Amino acid sequence: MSPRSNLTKQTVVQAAADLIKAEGLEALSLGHLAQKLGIRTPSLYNHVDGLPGLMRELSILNARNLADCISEAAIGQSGAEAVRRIMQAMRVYIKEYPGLYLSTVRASGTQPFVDPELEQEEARSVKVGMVVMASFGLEDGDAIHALRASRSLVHGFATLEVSGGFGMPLELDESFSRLVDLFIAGLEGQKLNG
Amino acid sequence: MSPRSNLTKQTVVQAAADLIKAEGLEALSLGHLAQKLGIRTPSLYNHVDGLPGLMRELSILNARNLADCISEAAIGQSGAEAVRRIMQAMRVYIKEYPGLYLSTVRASGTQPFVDPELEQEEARSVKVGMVVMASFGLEDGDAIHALRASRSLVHGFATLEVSGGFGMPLELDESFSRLVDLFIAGLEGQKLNG
DNA sequence: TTGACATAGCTAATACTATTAGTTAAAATA
DNA sequence: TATTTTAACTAATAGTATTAGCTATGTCAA
Repeated sequence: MSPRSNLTKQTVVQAAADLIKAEGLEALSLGHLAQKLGIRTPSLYNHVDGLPGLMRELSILNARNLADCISEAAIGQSGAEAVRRIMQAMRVYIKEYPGLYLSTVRASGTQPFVDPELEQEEARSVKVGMVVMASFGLEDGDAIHALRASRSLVHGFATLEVSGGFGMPLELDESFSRLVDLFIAGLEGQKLNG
Repeated sequence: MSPRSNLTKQTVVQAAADLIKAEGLEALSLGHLAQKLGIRTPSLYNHVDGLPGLMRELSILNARNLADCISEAAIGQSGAEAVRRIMQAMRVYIKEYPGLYLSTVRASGTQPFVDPELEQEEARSVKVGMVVMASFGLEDGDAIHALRASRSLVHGFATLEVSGGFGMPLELDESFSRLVDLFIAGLEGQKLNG
């Protein structure tokens, strides 16, 4: 299908993700990436649509990995324990791939356009979340609000954590654990009220 | 004190913040900033220490503005109402200055160094937070964990909000309001248990 | 008032970005 | 075997940040 090529879009995007993981988001440039792949910079344009296209692909990769991570954490779990495991899994994921995860935050703010492929991967996570909320006794609007809350909570804690936002890194596990427990207790209360 | 100069470090940094607010974080470059100030690019180096230095100053400005914002919101308030007002004020601030606020997230992750001036401004916010938590009946460790939780919560929700992280922008005020209420209810419960 | 000094802003130059245009050669296919 | 496709290339351009060194102006002391 292609002359002289072991390279595919996936290879290139994964190499970019590896570069970010190894050397940080700041170290990502087309020149650096091309060097890692053993080709010249302009050749990258045969696989991705420039730097914006690469960032877009990275967002999709991140969303897919995150969805996989969430799905796996939810296997065989329901209710409070499912919520607990998913939130912990998300935090671990963000701490393991901080550059890749953070690259998606500013990117989406820039583009007002909706990427169908990105949306599809994100929908996978939402679907799992909605099922878990249902197992918790929450439906429709209540479930959506609860899902947004849980996402805000993990996203906020983990991004502050990896960007050094908390002054001292003391007892961060305890802080997170309390936060999750507080959230779950809140959901329990909501269930009783409904 | 200085020849031919109306410009000071504060002027330059504020101009950068204005530029970010008007045209977005991506539009910030030394060339663009110099143009806005009516000088040539290299002249900026007389006021800030290159782009990294400018970003550092922006972080400090953001921390100061945020601390002012939080302090003002807390005036004459205590307990649950203080928490509610501060969290709302933080969300409003982040939505009003998303570029400036987000610029500080990735920056701090890059630098493992602690900036004393930045730390001082952040300490102002923490101090207000600790006083509020005390008025809530929380001290020491409990207060710190609660403070981290509230910060994660607002930071997470607001950054997802401004970067388009929530699929549809429907009923975001309701989502936030529920989240804050859930958090406050959790604190109340903690108070009863202690 | 005058001279020395300090320095904000300047020009020039360099290295590193991303990106486009056009060429070449290798693989796939007819 | 001839044709087509296309990945990777070279060359060139525009936009980054940054440094070195110069100039002219304001400040301050004699």
